[in-house]
Amino acid sequence: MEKAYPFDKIEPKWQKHWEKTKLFSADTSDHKNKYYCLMMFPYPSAALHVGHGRNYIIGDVVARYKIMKGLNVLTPMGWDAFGLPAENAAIKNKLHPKVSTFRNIDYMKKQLKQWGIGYDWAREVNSCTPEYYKWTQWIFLKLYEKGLAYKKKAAVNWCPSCSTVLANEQVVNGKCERCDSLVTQEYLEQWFFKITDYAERLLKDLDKLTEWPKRVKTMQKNWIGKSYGVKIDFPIVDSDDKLPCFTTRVDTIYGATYMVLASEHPSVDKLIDNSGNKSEIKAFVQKVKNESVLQRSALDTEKEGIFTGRFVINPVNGRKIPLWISNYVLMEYGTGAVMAVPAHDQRDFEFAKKYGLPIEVVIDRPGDPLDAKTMKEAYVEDGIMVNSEPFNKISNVEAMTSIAVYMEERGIGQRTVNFKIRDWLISRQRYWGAPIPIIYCDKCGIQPVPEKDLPVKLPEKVEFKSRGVSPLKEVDSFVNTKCPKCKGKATREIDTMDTFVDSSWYYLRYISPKDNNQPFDKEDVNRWLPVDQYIGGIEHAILHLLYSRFITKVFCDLGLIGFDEPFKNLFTQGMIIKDGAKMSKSKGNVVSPDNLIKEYGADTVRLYTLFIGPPKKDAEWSDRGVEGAYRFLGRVWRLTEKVTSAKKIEKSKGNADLKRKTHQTIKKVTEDIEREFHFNTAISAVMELVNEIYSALSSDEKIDEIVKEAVRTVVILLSPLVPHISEELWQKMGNKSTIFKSNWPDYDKELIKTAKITMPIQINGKLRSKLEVESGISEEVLKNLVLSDEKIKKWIDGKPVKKIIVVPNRLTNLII
RNA sequence: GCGAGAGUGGCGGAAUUGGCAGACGCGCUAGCCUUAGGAGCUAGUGGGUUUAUCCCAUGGGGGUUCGACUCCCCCCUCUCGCACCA
Repeated sequence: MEKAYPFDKIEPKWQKHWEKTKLFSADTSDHKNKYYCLMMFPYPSAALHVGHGRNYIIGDVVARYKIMKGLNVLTPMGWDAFGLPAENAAIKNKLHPKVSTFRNIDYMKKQLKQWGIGYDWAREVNSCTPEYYKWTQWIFLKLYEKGLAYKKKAAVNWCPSCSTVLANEQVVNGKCERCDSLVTQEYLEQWFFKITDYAERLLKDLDKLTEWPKRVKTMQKNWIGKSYGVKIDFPIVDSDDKLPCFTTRVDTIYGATYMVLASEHPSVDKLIDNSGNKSEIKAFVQKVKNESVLQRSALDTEKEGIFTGRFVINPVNGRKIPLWISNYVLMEYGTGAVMAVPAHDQRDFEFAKKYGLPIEVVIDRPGDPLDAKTMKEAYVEDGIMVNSEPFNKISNVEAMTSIAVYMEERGIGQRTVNFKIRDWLISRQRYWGAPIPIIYCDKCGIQPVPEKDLPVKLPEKVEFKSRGVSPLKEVDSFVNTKCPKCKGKATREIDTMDTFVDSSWYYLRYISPKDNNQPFDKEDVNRWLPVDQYIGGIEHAILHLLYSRFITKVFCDLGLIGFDEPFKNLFTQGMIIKDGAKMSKSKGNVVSPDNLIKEYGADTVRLYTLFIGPPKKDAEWSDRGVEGAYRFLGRVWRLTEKVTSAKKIEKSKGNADLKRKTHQTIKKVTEDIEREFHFNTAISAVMELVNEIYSALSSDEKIDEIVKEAVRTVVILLSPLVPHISEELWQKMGNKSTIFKSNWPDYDKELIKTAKITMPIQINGKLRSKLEVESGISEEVLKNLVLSDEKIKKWIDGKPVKKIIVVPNRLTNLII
């Protein structure tokens, strides 16, 4: 196919030019007009596909646009290079993760450059290098010093046949993805970061994030899950002990007909000690424990339970209620014990129905009383208190406070706040991660690695097997060390850190990526952060963004930085869908940019990616659509050639409409970019302008100066989106320096106004006529005009006009 | 199951604050040009019919309003996240 324009020549040329002239190099010591544009750094999987590309293209457009606006832009890139896939590949292909990771990085870097995405590569960071993970380990030590890193037992997915720990992803339908055996739970001592200490602040400070998408904030809020409720102590029958439980619905307490414990509840063993069917209960508890971590937290599994033989006393009415154990109560939330109110909680209702437990209504539906015998589902709405003496006949909302106060007065309950968020488990029984800098000494106990001994280097000679707790366990030279305190024999922690730890602080490292004495330069970081624009996928709405916020707050408290929120503006782009599914290698529906770039050029791929739809929404990729983008760039190329090769530029002879359109387009494109990056509509506006320029071209060799100006505007407006062709055309138009150092154009407010507008006239909300009227016409004049319009007269047909609604410069509606 | 989103022509999408539904592009149709082509240019293109500023139409059903793709309620379908994929 013949090329519409020589993209294969111009694209490498300009990419080299930008690199040579250091267009994207920021001087972080100069923070005047600073703009920190950050894209989520990728995991180096095999290669980038066009779905990944969307993220980086959007970021590149923003960076270029801001450069043109005269800002001092910092736009760095790096690699989130530790992680499971590389280790899996090592087991399968006997290829060291370091080798495959670096090979992938090389390839992806080449792809990014081919896409024409500009970065300050001098600041590149890579989380799997000792120069980087030294500081990840340093962060662990800081949190440990502060008491924010601690150890406790926690469940992992365990494959009994491989004797190995599995990630949730490796568990398929409760079975090991490798050997298909049933996955169980195993309890291991693991490291946690105490994010719960920051729950309140992480929640409250969401209000500060005014430039974050609401949906991300809502998701984080729900994840943190603050709830107000009452902690109630239920005395155990035939015992001096009490079972504390937490409820957000204390108004329903009179309807508690049984109580349920999580199977891992610490009191279970003691409670069932004298029980007649002790072995049966134990078997049940074991069965629940054996379900994988995944199954347990996915609550769509069938609710199951067993009676313990014990009873507790409902402290408000002294009623004796049975105590059950079930898989639907989680130890992690609240106290691991719930008072069950089947009439007013759907899960309790289903459980009660299944095991024949009593259902008692204590909140009645106003106007349509409930009957426990015939209820089909729990009544969870508000209503009037019944069967709850002395709180009957008041609203349940009111009762919530009254009952809580009543219980506090009698010392049987206490109002408390509860959070759903759990501490961050950072231990991974893996090789390809940053080693946790901890040493165990028989004499001195847990000892942090002294700062001067960092980094704790990951040994390179390791055997990768699908069996075993962790590959590091078998590397004697790694495991055996000296206690930093007593210098005696000691062993190293063999767990590595969750990769989310690596990615929770990388945006700070970009500021001083080569510094060997500190993780970052405090002064420069305080000048350059918070990040002005963070761009990434919606799939990171909760975990990565929450962890980064947490680490930032910890650093702020430690006095390491002077701000407590890392990202000022957040933009989450939608996914690229192909054949109805998210583009991914495993689904086999990836579209590689490499061939497309070869065939159409990077600018076409960029333009199509931006044109496909509003970037915050998911979009369906179509190979056909790429051709449309290519065709358009060809049109722009030929148009510019026509103008630059014109024999004569002449004074305008009445192209006022084109001039207005040009300025309207500047306004539209600028506003669309500023308004949540609506590049798709910005592009269509430029397309409209190009169409109008074509219509305005005269057939002779002369070019109107307004046409010339319009073409120049087209090239500038397109430049952040399709930088290579724009630079080339800009040069052809006689400009000496880069288009990105020219100013983004302004529009003339007076010029964009139109003298006449077409006013739609409706009758009873239906379009019946249109009138050409002066812009800013008075209502009186307009009404007269409307009423004397022939078509309108016909529709009114003598009927009385009840009302005329005039929306100035928009429309007129007659009610008859 | 819980939490968060989305649903508009044959397709991707537009409608920014409740005010002309379908901009722009793809595809399709017809024509022009031609060195006969996967190029370029021009025009048309939601559906219906009684072909006229007519009727219907934004997942389905109801509601609010002079007016609803937009706001409210119910339902359906799809997508994402759910703490060890990153």
